[in-house]
Amino acid sequence: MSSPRERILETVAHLFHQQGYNSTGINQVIKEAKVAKASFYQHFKSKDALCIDFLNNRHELWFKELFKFTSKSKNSKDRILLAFGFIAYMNTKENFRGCSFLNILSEISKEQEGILTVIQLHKKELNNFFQELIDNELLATHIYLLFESAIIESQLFKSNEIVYKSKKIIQNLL
Amino acid sequence: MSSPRERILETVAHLFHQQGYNSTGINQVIKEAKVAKASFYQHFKSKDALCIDFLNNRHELWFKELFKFTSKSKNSKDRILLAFGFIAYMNTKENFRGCSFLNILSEISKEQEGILTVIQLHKKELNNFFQELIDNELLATHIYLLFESAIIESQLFKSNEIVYKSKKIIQNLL
DNA sequence: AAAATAACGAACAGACTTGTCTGTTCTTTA
DNA sequence: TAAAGAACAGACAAGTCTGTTCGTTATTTT
Repeated sequence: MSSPRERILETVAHLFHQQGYNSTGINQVIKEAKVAKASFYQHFKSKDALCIDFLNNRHELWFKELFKFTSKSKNSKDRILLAFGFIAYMNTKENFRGCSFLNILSEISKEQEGILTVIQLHKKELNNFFQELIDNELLATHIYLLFESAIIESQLFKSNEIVYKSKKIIQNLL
Repeated sequence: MSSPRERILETVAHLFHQQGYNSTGINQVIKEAKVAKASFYQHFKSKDALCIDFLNNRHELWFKELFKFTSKSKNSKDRILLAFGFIAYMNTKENFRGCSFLNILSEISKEQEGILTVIQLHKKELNNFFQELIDNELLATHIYLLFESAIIESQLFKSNEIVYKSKKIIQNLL
């Protein structure tokens, strides 16, 4: 079996995303991860510290999957459209829970600066992803913004319909 | 002085938006509203019921302000651009806390269906706002999506920069 | 003015929160 | 084989949460 630290991170990968950050207590985490509380606090100095590790983890995994998903084509335009297919894929895979980063953004206060920074970094890199595919700063940002709203609107209406509509919009744009 | 019910709704109008729903406790609400807890539960059967009343309240107020803000012009294109100016105006007025509806969407669970319904209604009406300004279903949805992401991205980066960028994007679109 | 209603403060219930601490058991390294 | 390190279970602290129930005081309405 994996180490306590790994078990905790695997557990919160699921719980934080599905239930939200504030709605997931430490007690539930350690129970499902089968880790003693003392062990938990040996590996993470606080719940917020765990949150940062969780987000960094998800950041890497998410982009790895995005790259895998979009490299089915070599064409830039198709890669962009595949990125939107990735949203639909993740939505059905993860029950339309949307973006962990944006969800946690809604939950944190001004004091939780460390968490905010990780979220900003993630989204900057996502913007960068589109900038590297499109040789037009404003158009790339445009696509990025549509990408963001496609995630949120499908979370709101628990349907991939708006994702396909976004794809259509972008096909007309490119 | 206003009635307990009004005082509670005025208080949460501020607290729910600034601190978030789950981070705002009933005790803080009744303390700041100067209302006894027993009185609170005479007017609202639960915190979730209060949340629904809060959202309905905000929905009306928000649209009233949006209409006021956008009716400075009679021209449809200018009204759309003014709507984006409204985002910037609200951001500075409300400390870049974003959209209460989307923030609460991130906080609720599957069981809180009543709340979800109010959020969906609000966004459907926002989409409708653009549909009535633009005689092109897909383009109106396009603008709506950019509107949504403009709110979120400015909340994320605590800046109106992206709002102005969105305005520029839309000027090219219309 | 009397009766009914509404709001008050405050205590209480019971479950939850994060984080600390104690002491035991297991596993690895020397 | 002995010692060190890691993980264990679980109690505890101090505070939070939502919601209920007191008995008392104001404010209406009849």
